[in-house]
Amino acid sequence: MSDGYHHGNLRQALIDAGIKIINESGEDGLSLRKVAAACGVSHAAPYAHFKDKEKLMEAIKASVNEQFMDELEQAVAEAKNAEGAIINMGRSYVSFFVRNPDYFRFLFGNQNIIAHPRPDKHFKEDYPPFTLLKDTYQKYLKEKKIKKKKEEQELGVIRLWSSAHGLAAIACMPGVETSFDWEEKKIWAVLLR
Amino acid sequence: MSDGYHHGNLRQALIDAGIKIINESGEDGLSLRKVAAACGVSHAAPYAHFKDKEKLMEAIKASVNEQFMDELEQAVAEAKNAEGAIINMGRSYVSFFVRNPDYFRFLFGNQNIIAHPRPDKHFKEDYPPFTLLKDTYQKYLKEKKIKKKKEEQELGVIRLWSSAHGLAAIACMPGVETSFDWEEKKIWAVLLR
DNA sequence: ATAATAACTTTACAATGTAAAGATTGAGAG
DNA sequence: CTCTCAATCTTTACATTGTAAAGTTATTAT
Repeated sequence: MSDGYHHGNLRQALIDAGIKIINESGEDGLSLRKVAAACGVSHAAPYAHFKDKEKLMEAIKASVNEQFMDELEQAVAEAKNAEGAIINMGRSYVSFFVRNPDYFRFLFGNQNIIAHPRPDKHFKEDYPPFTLLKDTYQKYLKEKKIKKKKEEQELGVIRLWSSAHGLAAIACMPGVETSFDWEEKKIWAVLLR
Repeated sequence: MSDGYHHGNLRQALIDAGIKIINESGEDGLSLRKVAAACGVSHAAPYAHFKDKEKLMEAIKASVNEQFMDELEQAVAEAKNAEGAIINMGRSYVSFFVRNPDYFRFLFGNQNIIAHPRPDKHFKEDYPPFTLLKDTYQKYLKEKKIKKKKEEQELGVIRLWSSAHGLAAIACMPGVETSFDWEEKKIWAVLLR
């Protein structure tokens, strides 16, 4: 199975090895050849499964994004109501990347800012975590019986999202230390009006 | 002067060439050798001025950061009062990176998230744009005669900053299109309570 | 069983960062 | 003015990387 010419499931093994390398030495430590070596195959073997390095990266990013999405969904599930869900999401957003700062740089760092390629689609329609926030926000508005124009709603979601994203970006910068707790509930509550 | 062995001012020429390349083909198109070639010198010449590629990158980032800081300062200068200054800063923050999306990825993309190395210092004390916002926010509080505890003040600044940063991050993602105007005044006004 | 195809290896090459050693120039000391 | 020297730049060399091409092996279909 895993000896000789046919690896068994090289595709997944490459993705897993890639994630491991990123955890250990960041995206810089990740090369096609190292990933291949970590799987015990020759440096050209990945080309049977991925067109080029970029495609492998995308697969790895998709995998990390799934893990990210899982945590957000859990954060929503653990909340009693929609308001709590939003606050939990924000805290999870920051927490996830504070725990895995390399992931933040990997997902949002370079050219392929979002893992899933969607050059011709709207960001807001296509990125699952954003959709989750959008839906949760709608529930929150209904829950609190708040009426908003469509534009105002969109603005509200973007404000929440960008705050979470911006906080995460700052919180997982190397060398950042503040007396402030990035998961503090207050910071999220304010954003809900 | 610029012919033969002594270039004249290679150090600055390398930085300028680096910025130009980033504008044309992003950070990926930037290699030490290309920068050197653009200056008409051999590929090893930069090592007389920069210890390694990373040091050159830092110099380029510092230069871009100065340009960024200039725009922010101008935004503040053009405002009538502190409240307007904060809103102008936010709009400028997003606007600058929407106009130069490659700069965003370059400055905040990879490992050296902030150009100036400051591994052992607090982010909030060290990054000039942040300091500018902090000071302007203090003026705003005085202007409006709002009393806040130290912690609350810090929270307010971080909220403003992370919103601007997060909005910029989203706005300059490739493929992002929303009906929303990223510089809309409303989005900033809300963050001021 | 044989042919076709997918998965992998080997070999090769161009681009890159960097080290080491040599060449050239300008500036200051005598 | 000449000599020396240090700064600047070139040349050469090498390891790492992404990728292409051709060959090898194992699986699958007929």
